[in-house]
Order: sequence, then structure tokens, then C-alpha cells
Amino acid sequence: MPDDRRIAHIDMDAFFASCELSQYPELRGEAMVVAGRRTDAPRTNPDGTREFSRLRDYVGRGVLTTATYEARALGVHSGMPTMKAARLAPNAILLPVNFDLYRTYSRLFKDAVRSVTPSIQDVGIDEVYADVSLTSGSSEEVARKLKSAVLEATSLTCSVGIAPNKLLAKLCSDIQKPDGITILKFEEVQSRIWPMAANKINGIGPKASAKLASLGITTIGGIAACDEPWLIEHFGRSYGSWLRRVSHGLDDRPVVTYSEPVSMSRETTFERDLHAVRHRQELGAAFTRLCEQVAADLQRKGYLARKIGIKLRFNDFKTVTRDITLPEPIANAEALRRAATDCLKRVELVKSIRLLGVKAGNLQPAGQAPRDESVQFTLDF
DNA sequence: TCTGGGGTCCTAGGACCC
DNA sequence: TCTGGGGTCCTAGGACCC
Repeated sequence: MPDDRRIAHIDMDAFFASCELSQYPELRGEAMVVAGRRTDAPRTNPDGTREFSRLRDYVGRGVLTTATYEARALGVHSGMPTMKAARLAPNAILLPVNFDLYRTYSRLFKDAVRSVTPSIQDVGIDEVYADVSLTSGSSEEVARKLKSAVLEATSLTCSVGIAPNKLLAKLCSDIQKPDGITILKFEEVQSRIWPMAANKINGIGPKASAKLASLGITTIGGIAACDEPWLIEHFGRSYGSWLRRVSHGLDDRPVVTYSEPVSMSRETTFERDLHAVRHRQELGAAFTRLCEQVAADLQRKGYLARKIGIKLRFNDFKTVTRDITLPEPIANAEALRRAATDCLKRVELVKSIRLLGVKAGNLQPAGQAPRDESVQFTLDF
């Protein structure tokens, strides 16, 4: 049943690009993408003007992290391989990712939302849910209050959706973008939500929407028109009945204001594929580094891990994982590398390796656990 | 010149225990 | 002497999200 909550979803507009524009205002109105590495950083001339890299200068295997609306007009979008984007928009400005900057703005943005209501749920770096059931004022007023608080704190715009639950609020914040406000009452699900594409729903990704399309369903209303047994027959018991519920706008998930992390991982895609034998040294060094990074992350954030895993992606893009559960939780790099090496031994290393990753799971707070010392390793990959 | 990095959650089979 | 189930843990893979 629809409930009487009032949930806001606040989504920053083209967040990474907007953060960069605050640093480089002269790029406003330009086609610009964020994708590069440090070597693509702008250079400052003696006269104070700046020179920027262009997309055509990029060499590597990354994908676009974001693109301004002007760049999107040239046919590029986030997630697109950067080399492909370079062919479509060679003259677009290229900036390296600057996560420290985005984290700073993210903190300001979330604090601003928190000044309106304490009940907020993090959803990544650039969006939050907020329970505004008890916030005074009409939904319009609350939305305006949220937007002006964010603008004042960050000089950046966001889009706000307010609806009876998280599912609908998230769909709403996307309707008027950028810098928009969308308020939805439950009675409007049929008229305003049902016409939307099925894959707008959080949880209906590429696979599910392709399958829906193959069954002749492209909109949310199309799902709502199916009966539950039919959905269950095609999508399984759990996913089928979930599809039924969300297509009718039903969602009783609470706004979760705090949650413990489940896993921490580090991974890297190599500049070129590496072979386990021919590039043993290089792989061993990368492997050690990843283990050290994960260990450092665990220690910095105060967690121990009982599950250690590795991830390999081969030159044919096939991905395998192996993991192991330890009798005692660990956080130090040496023990982590030993466990990860045990996992690595269970993989046949014939094909060249494109990506290597190390992951710590089954986390528990470290409490009074003793700190470990940093250790030098031999490269015995 | 295809295809990043850091996450969460779910499923499914096998081991193992009662 | 012919075939239980339920529960939990472990492992691998995959869908999905930002």
C-alpha cells in the first residue's frame, strides 16, 4: 500500500564536470570530458593562462567518467571508451579525474542537505535520499529549501524529486534535469511514471531491459500490465514479484542513515596486457601494491577482513574471481598478500592479464586489534 | 586503438552438521 | 538397504549502481 512518507532524492547536476568548472571557469560552455590521468592535467603559462589537453591527445584504455552537455551534443557520454570518444570529439577539452576535489564538494553538498533534515542516506558521491516527512512546509517549499542550501554551500545546482518513497523520488529527480524540481503524488504513478522507459527503474539494467524488450515490454506501464505469475515465470520468483511491485510504484525501503562497509577493494587495468611468465616481475609488483593499498585502506578505516579475494580479467575480457575465508580476520599487508597468493594459485594463468584486483570482505571493526608494521616483500608472483 | 574502479546484493551448488 | 530435510557456511559468478 502507498504510505504517507515524503522522500526526497537529490541528485547533483553533471557533478564531476561541474566541480571542474568551478576550478576552471574559462571552460564554461566548452565541450569537456573528465577521463584522463595526471599527465593530462592543465599547464599554467608564465602569463597565468592555462593550456588544456584535448581528447585527441589521450592514449590509454580508460572510459569517460563524465562529459559536459556540450560534449554530449557531439555524441560522447560517460562510460564510453575514451579512445572512441576521441574519434567523435577530438577537440573536446580533456581533464584528469580529481577525486579529492569531488569528495570535498560531496561533503559540502551532503552537509547542506543535512541542514534541512538529519535523515539522509548516501548513494554514492553525488546523490542522497532524504526523509522529509517531518520537514515543515509544502513539498515545493522543501525542494526549494534543499536546492538553495546546496547552491549556497557549493555554488552548484542539483535536481530534486519528492515522492512517497525512494523508488519514485529517484525517478522524479531525473525528470527535470538539470536544476529541476519534480513533485509526485502516488495517484500520479499511472499518468507520469507508466510512460517512462523500463530501464529508468533502479535495478532494471541492460540485461533485464533487453529481456523485457524481447517480450515486447519497453515501459514501466508495460510491466504493470503483466500479471504476477507471468512475470515470475519469466524472471523468477524474487525478481518477478519485485518487478510487479516497482511497476506499480510500490517501495517500502526505509532511508538508511548509516551502514557498515561490506568490502574494500583495489584493482588496476594495465596499460598493456601482461603475461604471467613473461611479465612476472611487473605483475608481482602490481600485486604487492594492490595488497598494500587494501591493507592501508583497512587500517585507515579501522576494519579487519576475514575474506580475501582476487580478480583477474584476461585479454579476452573474461573475468574470474577466487576468494578464501580465513580462520582469523586480518588487516596487514603481508598476511593479505599470502592469502591472495593462495587464491592466485587456483587460477590457470595461460592468457594474458588485463586487470588485476584484490578485495577484502567479511569486514569487522578492528576494535583494539594491534597495528601491524609495514613489511618488504619479495616478488614471488 | 572497444570496454575504469569501487561498491552492493543475489543465486546456486556443495560441504557439513543435526 | 535406499534415501529425510533444514540450516549455515563457503565459493564463484553475475547483475546492477554511481
